[in-house]
Amino acid sequence: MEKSRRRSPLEIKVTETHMCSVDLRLKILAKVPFFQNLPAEALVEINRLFREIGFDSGGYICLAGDPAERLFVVADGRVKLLRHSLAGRDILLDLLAAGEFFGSLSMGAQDVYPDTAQAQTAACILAIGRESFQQILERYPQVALSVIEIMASRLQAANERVQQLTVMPVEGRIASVLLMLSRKFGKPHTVGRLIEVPLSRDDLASLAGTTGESASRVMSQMQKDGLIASGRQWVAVNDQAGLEALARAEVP
Amino acid sequence: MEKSRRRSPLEIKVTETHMCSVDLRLKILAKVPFFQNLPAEALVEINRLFREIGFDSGGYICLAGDPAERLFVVADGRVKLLRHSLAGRDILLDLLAAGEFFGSLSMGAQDVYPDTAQAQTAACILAIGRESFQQILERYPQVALSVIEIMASRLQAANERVQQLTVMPVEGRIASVLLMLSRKFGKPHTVGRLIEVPLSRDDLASLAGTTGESASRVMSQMQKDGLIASGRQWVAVNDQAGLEALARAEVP
DNA sequence: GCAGTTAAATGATCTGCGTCATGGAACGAT
DNA sequence: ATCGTTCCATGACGCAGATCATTTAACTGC
Repeated sequence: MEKSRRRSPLEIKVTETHMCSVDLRLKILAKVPFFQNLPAEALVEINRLFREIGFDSGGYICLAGDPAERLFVVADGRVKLLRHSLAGRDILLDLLAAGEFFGSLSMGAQDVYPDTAQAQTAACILAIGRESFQQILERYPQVALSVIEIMASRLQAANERVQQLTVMPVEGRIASVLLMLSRKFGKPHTVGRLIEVPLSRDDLASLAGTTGESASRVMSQMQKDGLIASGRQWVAVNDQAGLEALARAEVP
Repeated sequence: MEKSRRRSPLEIKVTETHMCSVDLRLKILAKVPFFQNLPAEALVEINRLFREIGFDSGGYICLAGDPAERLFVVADGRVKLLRHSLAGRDILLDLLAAGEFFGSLSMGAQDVYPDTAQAQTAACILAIGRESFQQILERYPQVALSVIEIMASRLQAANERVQQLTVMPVEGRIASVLLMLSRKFGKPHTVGRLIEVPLSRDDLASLAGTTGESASRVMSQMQKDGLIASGRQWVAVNDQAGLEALARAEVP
């Protein structure tokens, strides 16, 4: 067994008031799943409808409960989607990478954002007005079909999580969360498959529906068993099959 | 305090091999949220694409894991959307009323149904092929917009549930479930606002992410406090404000 | 470098609720 | 009615994991 805590292998960009270059925007938009099959000139036009906003790490992009008038696309950085509870205990719903969207999809004019979005790293966000996006949906039906597809897979993921919270013990849920993060944010690295998002034990706990202490205990054990490597604000997966075995275990 | 158990005020239709009349189908389709704003002749045409299937109570409409080739609309009856776990422990994701849809929305040809659908009462179901539905979406963009809207609200509901499972105690979760059911299936009745679905304690427990025994205990207490009335396979809400107070309580 | 701050590990304790077990009440069928 | 089945209520018990508290390690800014 090796030393448990070490220096972070995560390289965090410190770009202040993070902005992406004008031509980068087109490249980003072209990579957004639901704009993928559009002709180039449509993209150029759509690009004009987006406004670009930079956020420092920790900055709030939108707040749950605020009137929902825009839809956002992550151009660069990581965005945390979360929900506040009355007792101040926040729960993390999702982590978004470049190309993913959030914010207002519904056309009801009186709607509010259901969740808060917070920049987890410095981030560049593209924003579009609710009605502009609706025009795009009407003009390009294939975009609407893609959006439906994405919503369906998000709904499925949410239901999966409901199931996990109901039938799996903490260890299994943490394992599932780590596997999901590894799939989405993992990059090969000397320490293992490094999850390229700075995440505290509390963040992971919130994703798994438990407490920071429990997450810490479980992850210490995983580290001892050689399943993962981790330190302050970083995790890497070393034994995917091992984690999958834990993620399959149920409570009874 | 009154006697705790009584005869069921629920009237359950016993229509065998439940089918809905041909002209009823049009009325049903017109009430489906995403077909609501379509011209009459479009509805007639769409109606032709649907096939009608009757199910006895308890019958399986589709099974999680089967190749997903159709989309279903509930014409009459109640449908239970659920997920099996490896250990045999099922969890209830949703209860659907007439006008709601389920099944395959995604266009990927190789997809499978993510959840099982089971008739909770005798039910009449309208089914349409995956590709036929996609043609409708392409032909009538407004339908696609409605579908997006519905998916967004379902996703929000699922996220709400994740939050509840994380921060609320059993009592609060049962209260939330009862309120939700009362909103969706409640009808005024002498015993209170009666939830017009036959639901066992285990069903309610599964919706709240707990066990039948815990649900039973909590509901006994609620009954003593005059919040609800209930018996074998039925519940009625008597004090909505009281339940809402419980649904607001958190664990810390 | 050093001091101050924040995150992580880990131990000690306490409790909500899951599990197992039993008796009784409601319903369906004959 | 009566019987058998299913559903519900309720008690007893134990444990996973939340909570509280303390120490140690990693990062930040000066």
